Amino acid sequence: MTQAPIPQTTIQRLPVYLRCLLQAQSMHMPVINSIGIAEMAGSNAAQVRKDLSYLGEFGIRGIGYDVEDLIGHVSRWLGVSVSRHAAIIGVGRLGGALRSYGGFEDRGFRIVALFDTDPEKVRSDVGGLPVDPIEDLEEVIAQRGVEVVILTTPPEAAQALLGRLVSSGVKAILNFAPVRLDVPADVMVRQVDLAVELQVLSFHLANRDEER
Amino acid sequence: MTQAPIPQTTIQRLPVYLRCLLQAQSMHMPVINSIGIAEMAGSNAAQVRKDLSYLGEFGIRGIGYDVEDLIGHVSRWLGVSVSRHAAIIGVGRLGGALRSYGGFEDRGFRIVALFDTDPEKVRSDVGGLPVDPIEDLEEVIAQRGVEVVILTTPPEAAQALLGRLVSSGVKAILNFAPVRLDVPADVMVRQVDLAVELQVLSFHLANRDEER
DNA sequence: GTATGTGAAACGATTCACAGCT
DNA sequence: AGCTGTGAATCGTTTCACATAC
Repeated sequence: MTQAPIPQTTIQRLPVYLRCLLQAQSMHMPVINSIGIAEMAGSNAAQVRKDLSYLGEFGIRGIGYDVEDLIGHVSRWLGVSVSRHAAIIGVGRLGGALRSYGGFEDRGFRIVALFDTDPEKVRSDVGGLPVDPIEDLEEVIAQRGVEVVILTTPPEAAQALLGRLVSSGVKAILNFAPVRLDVPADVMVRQVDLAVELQVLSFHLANRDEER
Repeated sequence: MTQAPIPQTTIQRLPVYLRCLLQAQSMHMPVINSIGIAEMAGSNAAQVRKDLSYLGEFGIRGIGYDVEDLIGHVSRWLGVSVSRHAAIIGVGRLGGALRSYGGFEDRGFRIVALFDTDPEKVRSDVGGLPVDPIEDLEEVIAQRGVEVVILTTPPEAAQALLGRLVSSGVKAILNFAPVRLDVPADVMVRQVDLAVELQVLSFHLANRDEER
């Protein structure tokens, strides 16, 4: 059934399935079944089938899923069948690393703009992409069709810029600054906090014994 | 009650609460209530109280929580009251950026080793920390008491190194490589896949209308 | 009066198990 | 025979609402 609300958890697994399917494709597998996807994705077969069933009925009973076909469907649902334009705000070390990280272009995103407040950084970057001053934010976002913003500024700057991003019509933000950004309901923020991830690991180290 | 299994979801929120508490402390607030924590953390009061109640009874009814005191308790549960030693494997752009990211030292982690396969990179790094060759992995991990490994290598290298890490006694891995690492039950992996995060955002852009 | 701590209710996600299709 | 698609059962998490303590 196409008309059903797709669980948040399913949405988060779809990109993983897509990566596995692309890998299967590169291995020239014409067909894959739910067990195969589950093994590659570190999930289980029932979960994979249920997740995919939210998108539609793409499988062939007794056989499995056509790899090529399923890649098309999942990509379309994820909105990455055409490349989306992204901007990085904050060209420090992390921002710079992300800019030259090849993994985005392959997976549906093109970095089309870089911003920084530091006037010294406002110059041509390694990848031939100029670093624009933060003053030009609205203009550049509109001109280059930026849909997703990757924030790698210090926390205060992230908070301060938020209003301008929202009124520029940006609806998707990937935030690396360790602050909660509160945004209107139609804007989505995904938070990546590396210290949080490490602390979760640390919790398990600290409580290994008591766990069962 | 101290003797209860702490939900996974609670564990993931504790680091966020800790960050908020530290911020409250830096603002010289002696006491904070669950509503205050919830607002800073982007959660809700009932959730905060339930989460904290898994760790013990730290609040004062009618008043709230002593900030200093609660920081101590949460830090202890997270195992970050003493600094933990971490290593970064793969000193490419991302690894390099993480190495110089100040946010770790403040929040309970010290980077004590860097590794790379590239013999050209095996030299002294910006922070005065030498890049060790991957051959010395086991030795350096043991000598410097590395508990957490941050993997920023290409996917194939991550998979290949896993066995050596596990047999070196590493029990916590933060993996940036877009592969599922499968590890023994007593080893914990946290996966950070930036393309996955972007694709989740993209899903919402693509399905904004149908969502409710 | 005010805010915590917590059973109980409501909600959402996962797993089970099998009918239905190839 | 084999594997998908899916209701139903199970499990875990969140939210509610209030007794309890200050």
